[in-house]
Amino acid sequence: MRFTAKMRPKCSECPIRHRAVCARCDDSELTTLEGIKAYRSFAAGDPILRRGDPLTYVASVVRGVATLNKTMEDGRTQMVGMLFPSDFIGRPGRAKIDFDVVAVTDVTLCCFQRKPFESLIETTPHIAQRLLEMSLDELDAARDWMVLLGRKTAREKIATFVEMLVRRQDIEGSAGTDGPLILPLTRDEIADYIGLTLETVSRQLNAMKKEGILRFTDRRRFEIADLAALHLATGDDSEDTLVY
Amino acid sequence: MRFTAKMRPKCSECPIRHRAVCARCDDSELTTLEGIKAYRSFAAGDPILRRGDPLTYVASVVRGVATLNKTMEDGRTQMVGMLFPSDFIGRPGRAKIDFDVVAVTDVTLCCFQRKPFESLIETTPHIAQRLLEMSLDELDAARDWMVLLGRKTAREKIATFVEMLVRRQDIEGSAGTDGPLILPLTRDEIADYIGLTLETVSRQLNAMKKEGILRFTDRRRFEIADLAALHLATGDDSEDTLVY
DNA sequence: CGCCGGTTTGACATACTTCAAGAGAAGTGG
DNA sequence: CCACTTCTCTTGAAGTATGTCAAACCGGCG
Repeated sequence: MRFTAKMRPKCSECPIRHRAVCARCDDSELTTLEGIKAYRSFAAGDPILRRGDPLTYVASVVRGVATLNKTMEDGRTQMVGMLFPSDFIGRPGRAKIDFDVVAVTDVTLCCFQRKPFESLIETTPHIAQRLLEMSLDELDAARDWMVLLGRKTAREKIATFVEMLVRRQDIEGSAGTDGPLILPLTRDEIADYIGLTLETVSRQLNAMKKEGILRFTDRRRFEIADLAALHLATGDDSEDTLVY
Repeated sequence: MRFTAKMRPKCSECPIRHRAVCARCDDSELTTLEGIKAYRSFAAGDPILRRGDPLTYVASVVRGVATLNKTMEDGRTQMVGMLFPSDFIGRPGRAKIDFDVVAVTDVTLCCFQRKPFESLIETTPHIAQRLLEMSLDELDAARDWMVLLGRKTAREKIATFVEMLVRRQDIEGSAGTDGPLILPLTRDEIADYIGLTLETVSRQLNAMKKEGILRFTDRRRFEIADLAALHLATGDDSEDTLVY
């Protein structure tokens, strides 16, 4: 678990300033946060937190992509979340988490010691409110994913996954807007996220390529050639995406 | 959407007093809540809230069981949650929900108008904190369910579902402790919860009956004849249940 | 150049679904 | 209280989407 020297960049210049837990904080609250925060970096593939480990800090993802993984005794694994910049890691009020957090690309975190952060929550309603809002958003996302896992076909799963990627990468601008999209996950990891095998993922991805829905420049880079067809393939209501 | 005259029983005598959103409230806060609350009853089968409806109130389940359902355009449905007494319905800060809430047994709710409740959250940290805690618990549960939906076999799904029922019904005491357990859901509804068809649910349930793990007195009432075997069939770590 | 992780592709296996028929319970109305 | 409908559940037989196993391919990197 390698990490760089602990730096404290100015919150005011932070790229996730307006979307992270601290989104609603005023200047004085930011100053308090700046006092207890520290950046940490992880290389692609590094574990960030392990299931059952004592949770000493909570954090915001500043850069990169991390995943939340649950593994059964016999090795079957299910990814239960992907974290993009501005997403929050850790659970105030509990000392352990029940899944592994892994950096799938190079990741930079903005970390807060758990204890001081917890007392901050009690005294700073702006943080508590934002955290509640973010948790409820995650809950909504988790429930959408339950529909995917329980009821969608392999093709619909892939289409939904790709559409989610587009939405999140667009918002982040994390990959240079409008350039080719990037698959941050291997076929195997995608399979673990949508409840399939890597072979089925590969076949469906190539099927969509042949149908002219996706255009790959490389095994990891691609563009959406036909956004309407992609959405149609998700099985979701046409309105669903427009709600936000 | 039928409901009885709006009564306001004393919070101090409320059966869910110590587990609901109001768990941490002091006497004066309870008094405020008593001012804006109203009981409503729903008969088994009644819709409580419909997807997309404007959300005028939020509520705690006082009695009975409700389910959260998502339905795709072609009719496939996935249940994304079961609500037992003390569970919370509705989302402060947003006017709509993205699923249907249905009473599967007779249900009594303790309702609060959304607007006054939202301002209460801002002024009453005890409520905001408890709500955050409950949301995070739900998120944990949703993630566990994602493992079930994405990676477990039909048999493991059934076993996990039954074990969950036991745990929740035990805690509630909602069905007279130690009496026979009750399936609040039809085979069809169970299927929608665990991502199977009703036929597969029926077959697996009868298989467990033949193996002597479950003992049915009736199609809806049963006892756990072999708790260890049940847990073994869930596919979960042996420690998992003891963590709480 | 040759290994090596990730990926593709094919052939085959199977858990679960689908379709279909019938059996119990549980209401409902005469 | 007894037909009659209706709903839920059970059980069987057949079909299929996806998993499993295995081999070959490809692009990067030492």
